[in-house]
Amino acid sequence: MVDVLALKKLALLGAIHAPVKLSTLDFAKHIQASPQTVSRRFQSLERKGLILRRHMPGGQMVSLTQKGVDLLKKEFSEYRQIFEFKAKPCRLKGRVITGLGEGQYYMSLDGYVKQFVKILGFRPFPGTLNIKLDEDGIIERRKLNGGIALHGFKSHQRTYGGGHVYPARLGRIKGAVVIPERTHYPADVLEFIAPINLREKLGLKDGDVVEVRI
Amino acid sequence: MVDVLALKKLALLGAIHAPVKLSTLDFAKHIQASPQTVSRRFQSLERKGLILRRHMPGGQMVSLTQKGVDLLKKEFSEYRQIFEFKAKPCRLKGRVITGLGEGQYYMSLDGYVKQFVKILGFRPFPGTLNIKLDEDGIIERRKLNGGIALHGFKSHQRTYGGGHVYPARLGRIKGAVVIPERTHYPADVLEFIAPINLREKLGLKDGDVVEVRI
DNA sequence: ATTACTAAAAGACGAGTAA
DNA sequence: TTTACTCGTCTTTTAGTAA
Repeated sequence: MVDVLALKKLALLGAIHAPVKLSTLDFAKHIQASPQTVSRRFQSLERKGLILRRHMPGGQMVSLTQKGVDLLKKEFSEYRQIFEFKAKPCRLKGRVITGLGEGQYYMSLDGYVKQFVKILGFRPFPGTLNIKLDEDGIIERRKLNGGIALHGFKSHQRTYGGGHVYPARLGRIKGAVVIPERTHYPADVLEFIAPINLREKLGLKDGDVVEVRI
Repeated sequence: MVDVLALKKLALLGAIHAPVKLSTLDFAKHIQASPQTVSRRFQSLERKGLILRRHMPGGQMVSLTQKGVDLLKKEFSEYRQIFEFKAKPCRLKGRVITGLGEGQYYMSLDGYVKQFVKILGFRPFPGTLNIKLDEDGIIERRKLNGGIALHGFKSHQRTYGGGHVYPARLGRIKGAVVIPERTHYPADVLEFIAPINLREKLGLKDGDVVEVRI
Protein backbone atom coordinates (compact mmCIF):
# COMPACT_ATOMS: atom_id res chain seq x y z
CA MET A 1 0.00 0.00 0.00
CA VAL A 2 2.68 2.41 1.00
CA ASP A 3 5.18 0.74 -1.30
CA VAL A 4 4.27 3.03 -4.15
CA LEU A 5 5.50 6.04 -2.17
CA ALA A 6 8.88 4.41 -1.63
CA LEU A 7 9.01 3.43 -5.28
CA LYS A 8 8.33 7.03 -6.29
CA LYS A 9 11.17 8.21 -4.07
CA LEU A 10 13.51 5.67 -5.65
CA ALA A 11 12.53 6.92 -9.09
CA LEU A 12 13.22 10.49 -7.99
CA LEU A 13 16.67 9.38 -6.89
CA GLY A 14 17.31 8.16 -10.41
CA ALA A 15 16.64 4.44 -10.01
CA ILE A 16 14.25 4.72 -12.93
CA HIS A 17 17.14 5.44 -15.32
CA ALA A 18 19.98 3.41 -13.89
CA PRO A 19 20.86 1.46 -10.75
CA VAL A 20 21.44 3.76 -7.79
CA LYS A 21 23.77 2.91 -4.96
CA LEU A 22 21.97 3.12 -1.66
CA SER A 23 22.41 1.73 1.80
CA THR A 24 19.40 1.12 3.98
CA LEU A 25 20.51 4.03 6.15
CA ASP A 26 20.76 6.39 3.15
CA PHE A 27 17.27 5.64 2.02
CA ALA A 28 15.94 5.64 5.56
CA LYS A 29 16.77 9.35 5.74
CA HIS A 30 14.96 9.98 2.47
CA ILE A 31 11.73 8.36 3.56
CA GLN A 32 12.15 9.32 7.19
CA ALA A 33 12.11 5.84 8.59
CA SER A 34 14.52 3.42 10.23
CA PRO A 35 17.04 1.26 8.32
CA GLN A 36 15.06 -1.77 9.47
CA THR A 37 11.95 -0.47 7.78
CA VAL A 38 13.92 0.21 4.61
CA SER A 39 15.29 -3.30 4.67
CA ARG A 40 11.79 -4.67 4.92
CA ARG A 41 10.46 -2.33 2.29
CA PHE A 42 13.20 -3.23 -0.18
CA GLN A 43 12.37 -6.88 0.35
CA SER A 44 8.70 -6.17 -0.17
CA LEU A 45 9.32 -4.21 -3.38
CA GLU A 46 11.61 -6.95 -4.65
CA ARG A 47 9.09 -9.67 -3.84
CA LYS A 48 6.46 -7.78 -5.80
CA GLY A 49 8.82 -7.52 -8.76
CA LEU A 50 8.96 -3.73 -8.62
CA ILE A 51 12.71 -3.35 -8.08
CA LEU A 52 15.94 -5.23 -8.70
CA ARG A 53 18.74 -5.29 -6.15
CA ARG A 54 22.40 -6.22 -6.24
CA HIS A 55 24.32 -6.17 -3.00
CA MET A 56 27.61 -4.29 -2.93
CA PRO A 57 30.16 -3.50 -0.30
CA GLY A 58 28.72 -0.50 1.50
CA GLY A 59 25.19 -0.75 0.15
CA GLN A 60 23.23 -2.07 -2.78
CA MET A 61 22.47 -1.09 -6.34
CA VAL A 62 18.74 -0.53 -6.69
CA SER A 63 16.84 -0.11 -9.93
CA LEU A 64 13.21 -0.20 -10.97
CA THR A 65 11.87 -3.06 -13.05
CA GLN A 66 9.55 -2.48 -15.98
CA LYS A 67 6.69 -3.46 -13.71
CA GLY A 68 7.82 -0.83 -11.22
CA VAL A 69 7.99 1.84 -13.92
CA ASP A 70 4.55 0.82 -15.16
CA LEU A 71 3.10 1.19 -11.69
CA LEU A 72 4.46 4.73 -11.42
CA LYS A 73 3.22 5.55 -14.91
CA LYS A 74 -0.24 4.48 -13.86
CA GLU A 75 -0.04 6.76 -10.83
CA PHE A 76 1.23 9.58 -13.03
CA SER A 77 -1.60 9.14 -15.49
CA GLU A 78 -4.09 9.34 -12.64
CA TYR A 79 -2.61 12.66 -11.56
CA ARG A 80 -2.74 13.85 -15.16
CA GLN A 81 -6.36 12.85 -15.22
CA ILE A 82 -6.93 15.01 -12.16
CA PHE A 83 -5.06 18.10 -13.27
CA GLU A 84 -5.04 18.02 -17.05
CA PHE A 85 -8.55 16.83 -17.68
CA LYS A 86 -10.42 19.56 -19.51
CA ALA A 87 -14.02 19.73 -18.47
CA LYS A 88 -15.62 18.63 -21.72
CA PRO A 89 -18.77 16.86 -20.73
CA CYS A 90 -19.21 14.55 -23.66
CA ARG A 91 -22.79 13.62 -24.56
CA LEU A 92 -23.66 10.63 -26.67
CA LYS A 93 -27.21 10.10 -27.97
CA GLY A 94 -28.70 6.99 -29.46
CA ARG A 95 -31.48 4.45 -29.39
CA VAL A 96 -31.77 1.39 -27.21
CA ILE A 97 -31.27 -1.85 -29.11
CA THR A 98 -31.11 -5.49 -28.16
CA GLY A 99 -27.63 -6.96 -28.31
CA LEU A 100 -26.54 -10.52 -28.84
CA GLY A 101 -26.65 -11.29 -25.14
CA GLU A 102 -22.85 -11.31 -24.96
CA GLY A 103 -22.91 -8.47 -22.48
CA GLN A 104 -24.80 -10.58 -19.98
CA TYR A 105 -22.19 -13.32 -20.31
CA TYR A 106 -19.17 -11.07 -19.96
CA MET A 107 -20.68 -9.13 -17.08
CA SER A 108 -20.98 -12.35 -15.11
CA LEU A 109 -17.27 -13.18 -15.35
CA ASP A 110 -15.42 -12.70 -12.12
CA GLY A 111 -12.32 -11.51 -13.97
CA TYR A 112 -14.25 -8.48 -15.19
CA VAL A 113 -16.59 -7.98 -12.25
CA LYS A 114 -13.73 -7.58 -9.79
CA GLN A 115 -12.17 -4.89 -11.96
CA PHE A 116 -15.47 -3.05 -12.32
CA VAL A 117 -15.94 -3.02 -8.57
CA LYS A 118 -12.44 -1.63 -8.13
CA ILE A 119 -12.76 1.00 -10.86
CA LEU A 120 -16.35 2.09 -10.38
CA GLY A 121 -17.12 1.29 -6.79
CA PHE A 122 -20.21 -0.77 -7.61
CA ARG A 123 -20.99 -4.29 -8.74
CA PRO A 124 -22.58 -3.95 -12.16
CA PHE A 125 -25.86 -5.58 -13.04
CA PRO A 126 -25.05 -8.63 -15.18
CA GLY A 127 -26.04 -7.24 -18.53
CA THR A 128 -25.29 -4.24 -20.71
CA LEU A 129 -27.61 -1.70 -22.22
CA ASN A 130 -26.77 -1.51 -25.93
CA ILE A 131 -27.23 1.88 -27.53
CA LYS A 132 -27.09 2.45 -31.27
CA LEU A 133 -25.50 5.87 -31.57
CA ASP A 134 -26.63 8.66 -33.83
CA GLU A 135 -24.14 10.25 -36.25
CA ASP A 136 -22.76 12.77 -33.79
CA GLY A 137 -22.50 10.06 -31.19
CA ILE A 138 -20.38 7.88 -33.46
CA ILE A 139 -17.96 10.77 -33.96
CA GLU A 140 -17.87 11.60 -30.26
CA ARG A 141 -17.33 7.99 -29.36
CA ARG A 142 -14.16 7.88 -31.40
CA LYS A 143 -12.76 10.88 -29.55
CA LEU A 144 -13.04 9.24 -26.15
CA ASN A 145 -9.77 9.00 -24.30
CA GLY A 146 -8.48 8.93 -20.79
CA GLY A 147 -10.61 5.93 -19.89
CA ILE A 148 -9.60 3.55 -17.17
CA ALA A 149 -7.93 0.38 -18.42
CA LEU A 150 -9.85 -2.86 -18.13
CA HIS A 151 -7.38 -5.70 -18.28
CA GLY A 152 -7.86 -8.88 -20.25
CA PHE A 153 -7.31 -12.24 -18.60
CA LYS A 154 -7.10 -15.93 -19.29
CA SER A 155 -9.45 -18.51 -17.86
CA HIS A 156 -10.25 -22.10 -18.77
CA GLN A 157 -8.03 -22.03 -21.85
CA ARG A 158 -9.83 -18.96 -23.16
CA THR A 159 -8.53 -15.44 -23.45
CA TYR A 160 -10.79 -12.55 -22.53
CA GLY A 161 -9.86 -9.21 -24.06
CA GLY A 162 -9.33 -5.91 -22.30
CA GLY A 163 -10.80 -2.51 -22.95
CA HIS A 164 -11.48 0.85 -21.38
CA VAL A 165 -14.07 2.03 -18.93
CA TYR A 166 -15.53 5.55 -18.82
CA PRO A 167 -17.59 6.48 -15.79
CA ALA A 168 -20.75 8.05 -17.18
CA ARG A 169 -24.38 8.79 -16.44
CA LEU A 170 -27.58 7.87 -18.16
CA GLY A 171 -30.12 10.33 -16.89
CA ARG A 172 -29.41 10.39 -13.17
CA ILE A 173 -28.15 6.84 -13.04
CA LYS A 174 -24.40 6.57 -12.42
CA GLY A 175 -22.82 3.86 -14.51
CA ALA A 176 -20.11 3.48 -17.10
CA VAL A 177 -19.43 3.03 -20.77
CA VAL A 178 -17.33 0.02 -21.67
CA ILE A 179 -15.27 0.13 -24.85
CA PRO A 180 -13.72 -3.26 -25.66
CA GLU A 181 -10.48 -3.13 -27.54
CA ARG A 182 -11.54 -5.85 -29.94
CA THR A 183 -10.48 -4.34 -33.24
CA HIS A 184 -13.58 -5.04 -35.33
CA TYR A 185 -16.08 -3.94 -32.76
CA PRO A 186 -18.95 -1.91 -34.25
CA ALA A 187 -18.23 1.80 -33.75
CA ASP A 188 -21.90 2.75 -33.65
CA VAL A 189 -22.88 0.75 -30.58
CA LEU A 190 -22.25 1.83 -27.03
CA GLU A 191 -22.37 -0.56 -24.10
CA PHE A 192 -23.55 0.99 -20.88
CA ILE A 193 -23.37 -0.73 -17.50
CA ALA A 194 -24.89 0.27 -14.19
CA PRO A 195 -25.48 -1.25 -10.74
CA ILE A 196 -29.11 -1.90 -11.66
CA ASN A 197 -31.21 -3.32 -14.48
CA LEU A 198 -31.76 -0.20 -16.55
CA ARG A 199 -34.42 -1.58 -18.85
CA GLU A 200 -36.53 -2.48 -15.85
CA LYS A 201 -35.79 0.52 -13.66
CA LEU A 202 -36.24 3.13 -16.38
CA GLY A 203 -38.83 1.19 -18.33
CA LEU A 204 -36.66 1.29 -21.46
CA LYS A 205 -37.51 -0.63 -24.58
CA ASP A 206 -35.93 -0.94 -28.01
CA GLY A 207 -36.02 2.28 -29.98
CA ASP A 208 -36.15 4.60 -26.97
CA VAL A 209 -33.80 7.57 -27.29
CA VAL A 210 -31.30 7.90 -24.45
CA GLU A 211 -28.35 10.19 -23.73
CA VAL A 212 -25.15 9.14 -22.04
CA ARG A 213 -22.96 11.82 -20.43
CA ILE A 214 -19.31 11.04 -19.89
CA MET B 1 0.95 8.51 5.18
CA VAL B 2 -1.63 6.67 3.16
CA ASP B 3 -4.04 9.59 3.26
CA VAL B 4 -2.64 10.98 0.06
CA LEU B 5 -3.80 7.90 -1.84
CA ALA B 6 -7.35 8.36 -0.59
CA LEU B 7 -7.19 12.05 -1.40
CA LYS B 8 -6.09 11.23 -4.95
CA LYS B 9 -9.03 8.86 -5.34
CA LEU B 10 -11.41 11.56 -4.12
CA ALA B 11 -9.96 13.96 -6.66
CA LEU B 12 -10.47 11.38 -9.40
CA LEU B 13 -14.09 11.07 -8.36
CA GLY B 14 -14.45 14.79 -8.97
CA ALA B 15 -14.16 16.14 -5.44
CA ILE B 16 -11.46 18.48 -6.71
CA HIS B 17 -14.02 20.39 -8.80
CA ALA B 18 -17.17 20.19 -6.72
CA PRO B 19 -18.53 18.34 -3.69
CA VAL B 20 -19.20 14.69 -4.43
CA LYS B 21 -21.88 12.67 -2.69
CA LEU B 22 -20.38 9.55 -1.15
CA SER B 23 -21.30 7.16 1.59
CA THR B 24 -18.57 5.39 3.52
CA LEU B 25 -19.60 2.17 1.82
CA ASP B 26 -19.35 3.70 -1.68
CA PHE B 27 -15.86 4.94 -1.07
CA ALA B 28 -14.87 1.75 0.71
CA LYS B 29 -15.38 -0.11 -2.57
CA HIS B 30 -13.21 2.41 -4.40
CA ILE B 31 -10.28 2.09 -2.06
CA GLN B 32 -10.92 -1.56 -1.26
CA ALA B 33 -11.32 -1.17 2.46
CA SER B 34 -14.09 -1.39 5.02
CA PRO B 35 -16.62 1.38 5.69
CA GLN B 36 -15.08 1.75 9.14
CA THR B 37 -11.72 2.53 7.62
CA VAL B 38 -13.32 5.08 5.32
CA SER B 39 -15.04 6.70 8.27
CA ARG B 40 -11.72 7.01 10.06
CA ARG B 41 -9.90 8.18 6.96
CA PHE B 42 -12.47 10.88 6.25
CA GLN B 43 -12.05 12.07 9.81
CA SER B 44 -8.31 12.04 9.43
CA LEU B 45 -8.40 13.96 6.15
CA GLU B 46 -10.80 16.46 7.66
CA ARG B 47 -8.65 16.93 10.76
CA LYS B 48 -5.66 17.63 8.55
CA GLY B 49 -7.64 20.23 6.64
CA LEU B 50 -7.45 18.33 3.37
CA ILE B 51 -11.19 17.86 2.80
CA LEU B 52 -14.50 19.42 3.75
CA ARG B 53 -17.55 17.34 4.60
CA ARG B 54 -21.27 17.98 4.92
CA HIS B 55 -23.49 15.17 6.07
CA MET B 56 -26.55 14.35 4.03
CA PRO B 57 -29.26 11.75 4.18
CA GLY B 58 -27.69 8.70 2.57
CA GLY B 59 -24.10 9.88 2.63
CA GLN B 60 -22.02 13.01 2.73
CA MET B 61 -20.82 15.69 0.35
CA VAL B 62 -17.03 15.60 0.19
CA SER B 63 -14.78 18.17 -1.43
CA LEU B 64 -11.08 18.96 -1.38
CA THR B 65 -9.79 22.06 0.35
CA GLN B 66 -7.12 24.26 -1.20
CA LYS B 67 -4.61 22.54 1.07
CA GLY B 68 -5.75 19.18 -0.23
CA VAL B 69 -5.37 20.32 -3.84
CA ASP B 70 -1.93 21.69 -3.06
CA LEU B 71 -0.83 18.38 -1.61
CA LEU B 72 -1.90 16.56 -4.78
CA LYS B 73 -0.18 19.18 -6.92
CA LYS B 74 3.03 18.52 -5.06
CA GLU B 75 2.69 14.79 -5.73
CA PHE B 76 1.91 15.51 -9.36
CA SER B 77 5.00 17.67 -9.74
CA GLU B 78 7.13 14.86 -8.35
CA TYR B 79 5.77 12.49 -10.96
CA ARG B 80 6.43 15.10 -13.62
CA GLN B 81 9.97 15.32 -12.33
CA ILE B 82 10.30 11.56 -12.79
CA PHE B 83 8.81 11.26 -16.24
CA GLU B 84 9.33 14.61 -17.88
CA PHE B 85 12.83 15.39 -16.72
CA LYS B 86 15.13 15.63 -19.70
CA ALA B 87 18.56 14.25 -19.00
CA LYS B 88 20.61 17.40 -19.41
CA PRO B 89 23.56 17.09 -17.08
CA CYS B 90 24.34 20.70 -16.35
CA ARG B 91 27.91 21.62 -15.42
CA LEU B 92 28.86 24.79 -13.64
CA LYS B 93 32.47 25.86 -13.23
CA GLY B 94 33.90 28.49 -10.94
CA ARG B 95 36.42 29.39 -8.27
CA VAL B 96 36.12 28.88 -4.56
CA ILE B 97 35.61 32.12 -2.63
CA THR B 98 34.99 33.02 0.97
CA GLY B 99 31.45 34.15 1.68
CA LEU B 100 30.14 36.39 4.41
CA GLY B 101 29.61 33.50 6.78
CA GLU B 102 25.85 33.71 6.30
CA GLY B 103 25.80 30.19 4.95
CA GLN B 104 27.08 28.83 8.23
CA TYR B 105 24.32 30.64 10.08
CA TYR B 106 21.50 29.53 7.81
CA MET B 107 22.72 25.96 7.65
CA SER B 108 22.45 25.73 11.40
CA LEU B 109 18.75 26.66 11.48
CA ASP B 110 16.50 23.76 12.25
CA GLY B 111 13.81 25.10 9.89
CA TYR B 112 16.18 24.56 6.97
CA VAL B 113 18.09 21.53 8.22
CA LYS B 114 14.94 19.42 8.57
CA GLN B 115 13.99 20.20 4.99
CA PHE B 116 17.46 19.37 3.71
CA VAL B 117 17.39 16.01 5.46
CA LYS B 118 14.01 15.26 3.94
CA ILE B 119 14.96 16.40 0.44
CA LEU B 120 18.54 15.18 0.24
CA GLY B 121 18.72 12.34 2.69
CA PHE B 122 21.68 13.77 4.56
CA ARG B 123 22.25 16.34 7.26
CA PRO B 124 24.35 19.04 5.64
CA PHE B 125 27.57 20.27 7.15
CA PRO B 126 26.80 23.66 8.73
CA GLY B 127 28.40 25.86 6.14
CA THR B 128 28.25 26.42 2.40
CA LEU B 129 30.99 26.34 -0.19
CA ASN B 130 30.73 29.57 -2.16
CA ILE B 131 31.72 29.33 -5.79
CA LYS B 132 32.19 32.38 -8.02
CA LEU B 133 30.97 31.17 -11.39
CA ASP B 134 32.66 31.75 -14.73
CA GLU B 135 30.69 33.37 -17.56
CA ASP B 136 29.20 30.13 -18.87
CA GLY B 137 28.33 29.16 -15.34
CA ILE B 138 26.37 32.36 -14.79
CA ILE B 139 24.31 31.66 -17.89
CA GLU B 140 23.75 28.03 -16.96
CA ARG B 141 22.76 28.99 -13.46
CA ARG B 142 19.94 31.11 -14.74
CA LYS B 143 18.56 28.20 -16.75
CA LEU B 144 18.19 25.96 -13.75
CA ASN B 145 14.69 24.74 -13.16
CA GLY B 146 12.88 21.79 -11.69
CA GLY B 147 14.59 22.19 -8.35
CA ILE B 148 12.98 21.02 -5.17
CA ALA B 149 11.23 23.75 -3.23
CA LEU B 150 12.79 24.86 0.04
CA HIS B 151 10.12 26.56 2.09
CA GLY B 152 10.63 29.74 4.05
CA PHE B 153 9.51 29.95 7.65
CA LYS B 154 9.04 32.31 10.54
CA SER B 155 10.90 32.05 13.80
CA HIS B 156 11.47 34.48 16.65
CA GLN B 157 9.75 37.35 14.85
CA ARG B 158 12.03 36.90 11.85
CA THR B 159 11.14 35.61 8.43
CA TYR B 160 13.48 33.25 6.66
CA GLY B 161 13.12 33.08 2.90
CA GLY B 162 12.62 30.03 0.72
CA GLY B 163 14.47 28.85 -2.32
CA HIS B 164 15.21 25.84 -4.45
CA VAL B 165 17.51 22.89 -3.98
CA TYR B 166 19.22 21.01 -6.80
CA PRO B 167 20.91 17.73 -5.93
CA ALA B 168 24.36 17.92 -7.45
CA ARG B 169 27.90 16.60 -7.24
CA LEU B 170 31.22 18.27 -6.73
CA GLY B 171 33.78 15.77 -7.93
CA ARG B 172 32.54 12.56 -6.40
CA ILE B 173 30.93 14.21 -3.41
CA LYS B 174 27.13 14.13 -3.44
CA GLY B 175 25.66 17.38 -2.26
CA ALA B 176 23.33 20.06 -3.51
CA VAL B 177 23.16 23.57 -4.90
CA VAL B 178 20.94 25.97 -3.00
CA ILE B 179 19.39 28.89 -4.83
CA PRO B 180 17.68 31.31 -2.45
CA GLU B 181 14.77 33.20 -3.92
CA ARG B 182 15.89 36.48 -2.43
CA THR B 183 15.48 38.75 -5.40
CA HIS B 184 18.75 40.63 -5.27
CA TYR B 185 20.97 37.66 -4.69
CA PRO B 186 24.20 37.76 -6.74
CA ALA B 187 23.75 35.63 -9.86
CA ASP B 188 27.43 34.79 -10.12
CA VAL B 189 27.80 32.95 -6.83
CA LEU B 190 26.76 29.37 -6.26
CA GLU B 191 26.22 27.92 -2.81
CA PHE B 192 27.04 24.24 -2.53
CA ILE B 193 26.20 22.12 0.47
CA ALA B 194 27.32 18.62 1.36
CA PRO B 195 27.25 16.25 4.33
CA ILE B 196 30.89 17.04 5.03
CA ASN B 197 33.26 19.98 5.34
CA LEU B 198 34.36 20.28 1.71
CA ARG B 199 37.21 22.70 2.28
CA GLU B 200 38.75 20.31 4.75
CA LYS B 201 37.96 17.04 3.00
CA LEU B 202 39.05 18.16 -0.47
CA GLY B 203 41.74 20.57 0.72
CA LEU B 204 40.05 23.44 -1.10
CA LYS B 205 41.20 27.02 -0.72
CA ASP B 206 40.14 30.31 -2.23
CA GLY B 207 40.78 30.51 -5.96
CA ASP B 208 40.68 26.77 -6.60
CA VAL B 209 38.67 25.87 -9.70
CA VAL B 210 35.80 23.43 -9.09
CA GLU B 211 33.01 22.00 -11.20
CA VAL B 212 29.51 21.29 -9.99
CA ARG B 213 27.36 18.81 -11.92
CA ILE B 214 23.61 19.02 -11.53
C1' DA C 1 -30.04 3.77 5.46
C1' DT C 2 -26.19 6.09 7.44
C1' DT C 3 -21.62 7.43 10.74
C1' DA C 4 -18.56 6.36 14.11
C1' DC C 5 -17.55 4.17 18.54
C1' DT C 6 -15.16 0.07 21.03
C1' DA C 7 -12.53 -4.02 21.11
C1' DA C 8 -9.89 -7.56 19.25
C1' DA C 9 -6.97 -9.04 15.36
C1' DA C 10 -3.59 -7.90 12.07
C1' DG C 11 0.15 -5.34 10.49
C1' DA C 12 4.02 -2.08 10.67
C1' DC C 13 7.61 -0.11 13.27
C1' DG C 14 12.19 0.41 15.47
C1' DA C 15 15.56 -1.51 19.13
C1' DG C 16 18.59 -5.00 19.63
C1' DT C 17 21.44 -8.23 17.51
C1' DA C 18 23.73 -11.84 14.46
C1' DA C 19 26.16 -12.67 10.41
C1' DT D 1 30.48 -0.98 7.96
C1' DT D 2 26.50 -3.55 5.82
C1' DT D 3 21.56 -6.54 5.65
C1' DA D 4 18.01 -8.67 7.81
C1' DC D 5 16.45 -11.41 11.63
C1' DT D 6 13.53 -11.56 16.23
C1' DC D 7 10.72 -9.40 19.43
C1' DG D 8 8.08 -6.07 22.02
C1' DT D 9 5.33 -2.02 21.11
C1' DC D 10 2.59 0.90 18.74
C1' DT D 11 -0.55 1.68 14.89
C1' DT D 12 -4.07 0.40 11.75
C1' DT D 13 -7.59 -2.51 10.50
C1' DT D 14 -12.05 -4.84 10.62
C1' DA D 15 -16.09 -6.91 13.25
C1' DG D 16 -19.61 -5.78 16.14
C1' DT D 17 -22.61 -2.40 17.70
C1' DA D 18 -24.91 2.02 19.14
C1' DA D 19 -26.99 6.14 17.70
